[in-house]
Amino acid sequence: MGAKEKGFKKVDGRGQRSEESRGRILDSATRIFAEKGLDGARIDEIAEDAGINKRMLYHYYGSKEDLYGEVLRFNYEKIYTLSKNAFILADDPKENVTRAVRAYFYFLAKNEDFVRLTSWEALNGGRFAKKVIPQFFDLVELEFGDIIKDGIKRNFIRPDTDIRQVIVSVQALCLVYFNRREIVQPLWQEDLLSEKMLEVRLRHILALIFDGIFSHEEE
Amino acid sequence: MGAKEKGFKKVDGRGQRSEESRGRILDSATRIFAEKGLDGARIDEIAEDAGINKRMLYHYYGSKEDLYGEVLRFNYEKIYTLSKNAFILADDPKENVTRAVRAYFYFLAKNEDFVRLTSWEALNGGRFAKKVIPQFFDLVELEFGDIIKDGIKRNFIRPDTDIRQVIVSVQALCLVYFNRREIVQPLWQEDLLSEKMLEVRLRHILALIFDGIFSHEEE
DNA sequence: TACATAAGTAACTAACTGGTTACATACTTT
DNA sequence: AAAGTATGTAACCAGTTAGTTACTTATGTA
Repeated sequence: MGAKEKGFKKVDGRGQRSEESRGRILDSATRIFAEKGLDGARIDEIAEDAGINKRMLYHYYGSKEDLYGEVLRFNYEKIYTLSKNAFILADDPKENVTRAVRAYFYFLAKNEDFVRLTSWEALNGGRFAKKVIPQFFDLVELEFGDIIKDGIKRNFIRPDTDIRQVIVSVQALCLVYFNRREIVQPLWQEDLLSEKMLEVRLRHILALIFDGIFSHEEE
Repeated sequence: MGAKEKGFKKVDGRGQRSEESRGRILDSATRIFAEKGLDGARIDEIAEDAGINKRMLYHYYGSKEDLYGEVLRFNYEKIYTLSKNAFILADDPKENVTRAVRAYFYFLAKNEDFVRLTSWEALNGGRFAKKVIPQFFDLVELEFGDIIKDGIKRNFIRPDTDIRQVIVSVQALCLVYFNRREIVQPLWQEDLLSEKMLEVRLRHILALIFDGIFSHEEE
């Protein structure tokens, strides 16, 4: 028997093509579900965009809703990875908050699909997200909460800070900038997604947060 | 020729029933479009909910999209009225900001349909809102901007404040609380819409804004 | 009463859409 | 080569949905 593995997962020509097809479907579905939502998206459009037959799409993913669920899981995994890497408890609380907010903000900036998917989900009452991704859902919030708690313990953040409110506010300040971008854009001159404007927005957010929750004793 | 007006708009039995039917359709459409979005809503469901025949719905509103447009106009008019009444330039800048933010926040709290309609619209890139309501769209923002400008003029608000950023942030801090309520709710114990929790949230928002943009000279 | 018009109903249609089936073609293993 | 399986295609189906039509019933006016 040759050097190749055999058995469960084949890595031969067919298997590769299969994996590639699954991946292409997921990419197309992410884009189209993000753009049009669960109701607005059309399976035929996703299949055509992925360059694959509808028969195969159903073969791999079962149903429209199941595919939508996979798209959610796939995209929530991204932010889960992010939070694992960027939500670190180092020594300087201000640095901790800055790093976490910056990472979250730029993640959203670079993942418009994620922003839109979560927005559709919010309007759906998180129906599908709750089913498919029970674990990722609040993990980001918990980890960020730890950063705030640590800041309080070290007397850098006001002890009366309502952590849950702060978490919602950070989410709000980051999300809405991208969420309502298309509505805000025509009223502004600059491109809201340019590096300069992104940095302006981020600094504004950080200033708002810090002067709101940080103790001013040391100033 | 009796005392009654005659001609263009009759106010007789038929006309009244007509107006009432139009109103009922608009109410039902508001509720159902808000709940399910343009794609998710069904004309048949709206007609049935309004207790009216589909034929009449098309008679009054022409098409699904036109009805959706009317729903948007109808609901944006509400917030336009609000901004006219609550965005006042009185003497105390802190009071001005507080009054405006409080009015906006409680308007959202009491008009969940409005929150959801604008959220669907944001995901649609404001396509329909732009067509139907060119005037209301940024009016609220402009009037709030004047309040901030006045505060700067009177040295209560930092002169380097980026007004547009603040407006986006205020919107964000108010909107997201309601927008993501269904996702946040299961993680919290209290009812997010209880009077107590609404007040907690509002105070948090005001604290964040003030300590972020107000000059601290006077303290 | 006769007439015009507004308000209403139910059945229908043409297009769409999620999902399926019957059938064909590769490729791997034995 | 034979057999089995993964991959692919196109036509099809049943249910849904926005929008229409032919027809009926009220109501105010002359």
